[in-house]
Amino acid sequence: MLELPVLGLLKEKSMHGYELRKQLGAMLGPFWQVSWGSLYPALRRLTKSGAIEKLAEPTPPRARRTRTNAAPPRSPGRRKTVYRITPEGEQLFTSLLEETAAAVDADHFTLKLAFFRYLQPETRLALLERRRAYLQEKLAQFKANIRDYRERIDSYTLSLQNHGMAATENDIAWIDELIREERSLETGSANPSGI
Amino acid sequence: MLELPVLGLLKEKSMHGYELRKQLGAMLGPFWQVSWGSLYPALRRLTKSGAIEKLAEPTPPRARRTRTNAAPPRSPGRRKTVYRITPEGEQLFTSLLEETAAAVDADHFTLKLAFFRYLQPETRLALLERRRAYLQEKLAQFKANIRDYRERIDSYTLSLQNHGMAATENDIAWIDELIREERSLETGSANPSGI
DNA sequence: GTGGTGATATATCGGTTCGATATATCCAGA
DNA sequence: TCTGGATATATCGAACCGATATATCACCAC
Repeated sequence: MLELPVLGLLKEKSMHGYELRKQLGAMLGPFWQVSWGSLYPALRRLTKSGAIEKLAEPTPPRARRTRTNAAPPRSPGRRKTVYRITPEGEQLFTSLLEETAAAVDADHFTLKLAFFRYLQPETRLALLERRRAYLQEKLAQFKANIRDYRERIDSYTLSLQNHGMAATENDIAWIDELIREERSLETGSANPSGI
Repeated sequence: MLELPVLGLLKEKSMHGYELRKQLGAMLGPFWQVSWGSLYPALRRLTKSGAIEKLAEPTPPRARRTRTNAAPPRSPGRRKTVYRITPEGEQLFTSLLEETAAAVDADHFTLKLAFFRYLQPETRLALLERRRAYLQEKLAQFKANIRDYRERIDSYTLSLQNHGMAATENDIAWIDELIREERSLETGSANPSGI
């Protein structure tokens, strides 16, 4: 899942893993910190698929190899491995970002929103509408759920459900705001003064 | 992580996995559906540790075993395996529920809240306060984050951060409400008319 | 300089979880 | 009777998390 944001960050500037993690943390907020166990495998996958490539890393100080022994298994330690996005990676980034099909849950939507500036306004609107429909669906499920179980659940669980509903309504209101801004941008530039 | 809610549900009524999943879904809301790949391993773990036990299941219609071949590897299919909580399980449930130490993130807190009725009022308050402090901390991180990165991030990412902050503030307000209700219950019963 | 401390940086491990899929049974109704 | 859909258990591979190991560097005290 980190494929998209990693490509998006490397698009702007080549970086090594550690910095990538810091930037991701800053982008996604304090609730969503990326773990090493997800970041480094993601970098491996992207490297293997050719979407990113390692830049020349400063040769490790020790362990210069002789002619007999092959390259030793890389040990950890502080040596920067800077990654750069490739043209294939740029293409992958775009296709990942543009697919309106899947990726409608909070995490995927958040990741896409962080790179909305790379999208056409109409694609942005399509993604926002899709997200809105998804949230509305969840809202209906909340209501059905509460309706069906109201008598059987205790007050704490009920409060949980109501808070979940309220939070979802807030999310929808936020999406609506984004949609409104998007539309005003659209008509404001492409079709000024509404004629 | 499913240990707590599984025990909590089985405490009320013995059930098989499928029904357990339905009940969990109803309890936790439409955003949090439990996957088979997490539920069945959790049931295995709990069974192995002695916290729950399988009740006599109706013998599978086919495949009655002869004296020579051992029990065949259980194949899937529709046969109910009803689980019942054991005294050890009851104890585990209580200790999992009462530990105020870890489990301060949204998921763990949610799971505990769903079984708050089994806790003493003062333990409930302690958990609520802890959750509140955690959210407040996150809020501070949001602010620091925005302060440090405001110039470098685009408007979509900024909106994301602001929405995250607002949502966190809403969560805090909700917790405050729960705390208020808890206190009023406390003083209302244990110390009536505030003397 | 030399030693210690904390931030930087990469890497891996075991356990857990997810998503999809396979298998099998029951039941309602065409 | 046949068939589709709900019920029910189970497993697989990939991905992910949290913790930990390893190593280097910058800095400051002494």
